[in-house]
Amino acid sequence: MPHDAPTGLADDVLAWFARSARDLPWRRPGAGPWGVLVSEVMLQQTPVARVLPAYEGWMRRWPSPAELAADPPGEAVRMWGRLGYPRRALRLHACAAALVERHDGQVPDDVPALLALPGVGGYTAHAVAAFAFGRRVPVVDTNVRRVIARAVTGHADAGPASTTRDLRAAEALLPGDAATAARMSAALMELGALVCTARQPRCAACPIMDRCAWYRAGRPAGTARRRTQPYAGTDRQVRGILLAAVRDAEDGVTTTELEGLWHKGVQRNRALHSLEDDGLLVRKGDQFHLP
DNA sequence: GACGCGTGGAA
DNA sequence: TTTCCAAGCGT
Repeated sequence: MPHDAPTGLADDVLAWFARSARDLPWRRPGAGPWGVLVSEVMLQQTPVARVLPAYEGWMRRWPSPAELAADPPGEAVRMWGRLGYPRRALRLHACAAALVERHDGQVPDDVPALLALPGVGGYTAHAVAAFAFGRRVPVVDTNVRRVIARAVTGHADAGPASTTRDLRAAEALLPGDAATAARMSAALMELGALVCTARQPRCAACPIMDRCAWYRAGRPAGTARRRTQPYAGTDRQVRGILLAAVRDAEDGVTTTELEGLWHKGVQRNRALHSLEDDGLLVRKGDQFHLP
């Protein structure tokens, strides 16, 4: 190709990715499908910086699904630490068990089989299929939705998620070659994470600034943010406090000790029951411990 | 489609 | 200080 030949959006994004991509452990060749799957679950709603050390520790302890499945689920919850949304740890453990039972301890390479696994939804199934196996499937996360909203649609922010529409829009950006398509998905996510960010997009550093519908329109403001849901004082916070106490204890924690951590009895009990319902806590006598 | 579900860093 | 938000999933 002549050096001055016109390039497409995909070429520009891929070229930018080639020089700007972060060196993340789950992107290295040796990560393997299990590593990719573990990273994707950890990255669900949790920033990369916080996932990095957790991922390393997890993979060192459980290099394969079979090794994780052989340990009690509570060990997964403990290892999860403060990543947040600890039900993900439980689901990842259940996922490992399902891999052993249904897939000979291997991560399947097709979307329907991935979707059937605990903790694996549309995003993660497509991400594993694309990044671990080079499948040509669109990978749509919040970054990709934002990049498409701006560059293609010309809006400041992505609207509500719409699976069918989002997948179709992302698919339209993918090159025909499967391996290149997978790289394109990673590149779009990286662009959203590093340049086309939610709060202060760095348009001057964007490889497709001159093609971006939103930029060309003068970066019109988006609609007002929805009210953020409160956290302090919610059951969610109480669950976090109570589970952290059990997680960080050697053995169990007595109900008396838990009373000291959250004084409102009705709410404390509601949180404890919901943690039991989720399988994150087990009650034995007057003690709570991990499953 | 709306909601519940953690945590902590940055602006 | 408060608010925003970070590679979603399951119900």
